[in-house]
Amino acid sequence: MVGIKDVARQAGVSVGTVSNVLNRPERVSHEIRARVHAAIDLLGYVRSESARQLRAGHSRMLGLLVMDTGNPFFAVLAQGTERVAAEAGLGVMVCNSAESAAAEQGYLSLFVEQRLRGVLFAPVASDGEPWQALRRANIPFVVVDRAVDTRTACSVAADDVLGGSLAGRHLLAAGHRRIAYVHGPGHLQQVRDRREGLARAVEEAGLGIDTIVDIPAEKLDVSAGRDAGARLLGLSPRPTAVFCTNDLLALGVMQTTFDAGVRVPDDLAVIGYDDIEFAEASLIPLTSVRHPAAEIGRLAAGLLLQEIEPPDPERGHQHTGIVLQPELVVRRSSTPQP
Amino acid sequence: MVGIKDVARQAGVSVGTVSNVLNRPERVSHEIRARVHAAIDLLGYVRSESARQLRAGHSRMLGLLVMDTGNPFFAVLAQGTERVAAEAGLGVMVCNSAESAAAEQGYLSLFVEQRLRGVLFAPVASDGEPWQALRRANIPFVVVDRAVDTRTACSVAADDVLGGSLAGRHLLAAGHRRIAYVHGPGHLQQVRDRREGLARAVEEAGLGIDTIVDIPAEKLDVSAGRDAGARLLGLSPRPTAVFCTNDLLALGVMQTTFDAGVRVPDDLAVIGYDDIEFAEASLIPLTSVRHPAAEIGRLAAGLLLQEIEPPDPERGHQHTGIVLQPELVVRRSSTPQP
DNA sequence: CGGTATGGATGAAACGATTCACATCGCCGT
DNA sequence: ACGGCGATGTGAATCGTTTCATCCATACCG
Repeated sequence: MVGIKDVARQAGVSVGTVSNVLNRPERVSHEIRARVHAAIDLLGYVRSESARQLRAGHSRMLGLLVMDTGNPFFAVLAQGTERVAAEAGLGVMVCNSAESAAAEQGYLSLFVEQRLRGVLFAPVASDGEPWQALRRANIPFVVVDRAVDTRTACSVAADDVLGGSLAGRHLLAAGHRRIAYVHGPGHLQQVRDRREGLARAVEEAGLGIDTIVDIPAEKLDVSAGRDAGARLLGLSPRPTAVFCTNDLLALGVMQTTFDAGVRVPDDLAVIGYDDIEFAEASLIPLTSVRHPAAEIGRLAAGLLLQEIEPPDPERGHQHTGIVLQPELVVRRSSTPQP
Repeated sequence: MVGIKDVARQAGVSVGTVSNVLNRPERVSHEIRARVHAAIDLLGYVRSESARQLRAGHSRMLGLLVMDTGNPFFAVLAQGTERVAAEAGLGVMVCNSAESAAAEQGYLSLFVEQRLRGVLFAPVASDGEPWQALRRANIPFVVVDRAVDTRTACSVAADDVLGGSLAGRHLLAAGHRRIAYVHGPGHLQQVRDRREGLARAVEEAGLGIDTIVDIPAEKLDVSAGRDAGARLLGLSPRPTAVFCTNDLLALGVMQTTFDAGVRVPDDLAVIGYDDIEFAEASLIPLTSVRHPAAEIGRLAAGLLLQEIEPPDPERGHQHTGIVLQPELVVRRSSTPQP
């Protein structure tokens, strides 16, 4: 494999000069610059990132650790961070913890071994300090899709409790008095917060807590939603509305109930969460709480870049917690036609 | 940052021994092994991947370059390769060429700079040799989701022409005589092959080529599908069936037409391609040609691993081209209820 | 003409691991 | 007692960059 030394020999200059041509071209005379570039083209030389990293002490990559790469919500979030990172000349390595705390730790150690420049991650576990490995290694990180104490770290999240309330108020205002909450694993903060919001809305309305019927689902995907939908159909009295922890569940629920001849929204109003593209694309467009994925990704990447190199070096870095406001997007699945 | 030297000093051994503990523990006595591990824990030592890479000459990562990370088809494919790679102790770096040949080249050079161990990629451009950079750098690669000459490289693809034919025959057997083909950008091989299959089915049936009505779409996503659906509605006479290059387009088409009161499948039969999860999850489940994403991902990763280290070193490596058979998955969107 | 900036180029040290030729030691068989 | 052997440990060389102290002309100033 051809290295910088070969280029130097070919161009008849020293290795230091070649390095300068690559990194600080303005310091090198035109003529030599041309000679070096010619040599590079001739030999097909490509810089070795690993050697650069070794010298620099860290790589030129960010890590992004999400809970489900199959969920379009995270795909969009990833695209947001990728764009910002690319502008700063950084690459992004996206990994899938698949909602497993063990996998999460595995990837975090991988990130440390790789000496990533920074990490964005959506923690699975709700307790403990999953980011300890990063802390020890002095790798800047931003918590994504979950708010944490600003003494701990930067974070970018949306207000899930508010989101739950928006959904709840909407359903209650439409007269629903028996609302199912289809939810994923309870160890996820999001799952609990959204329920909490729903409960508050119920309380605001002066209704009893038994207005809410919990329907647990194994995972946060469509097939778990279908399953939950089947269980919902068996309930009696049947809820007249259902709020789901995310859109994938909602799409699954809607499909099962639709199949069974239940009319949506007339017999059953359905609300999802995240507002992924497929929510809008459903034949009965799904009412959803918009969770600004791309923006979370962009802002988080921005905070991370700031933490990596503070614009105002003397003041150092101050952790920031950004909380975005979710927004209810009302569509057909929750609003009977006149 | 603590390095192997610090560990060696702390444990009172040489650096070589620490390296042995890490890489060939069986060569080291129990006692020393324990001392070294104690030192590692005490100091919080973490191996530097970049240093290992520099020495080894290549990284322990594979690259996966796909055309749209937002398309669940590729998300599933990626999960397939990730599993196989993980078993071999390799990580995967997933990148998004976004159907742009320029971005594709950009990522390929990135891969070369990183000295990735191997690369899987779904080429955007249909002509030329997009993999030249990899060739020059001697990085093994497998072409994914597109068949190429086995003298050139390994590849894993599905037979898109056959897939198109399956869709076509299905529609023709149901009596459709005017079939729209909603397709993405024509520079993609898949787009052309699937149409070719449809055309063959039409020919087999002894019908004229004007049985097919082309409806171009800008991209291969839902919103382009909606747009195409609107144009389809304006056609007269209106096709009675529509075949789409992928499921995202089909979902978009189906939504627009459904909205306009066109009954699917009675007034308009719809077939997609890929059979992503959302095809099955649609309220009117979408008939689709199953494109085995996970399997493509797994097999391609397998071939790549073989190319990286041939099981039978004396025989060297022989490029292999795997072509999988697609399968028609008939659902409600193409079959009127009795 | 001596002194001194200045712009360009140099080459050695350092980054942190792996590897390999070599050293050491105890033990066995003759 | 000695050569040989296996098991264990050592430390220097190496990978390909970047960086920095240094050096060399050349031009400029007084």
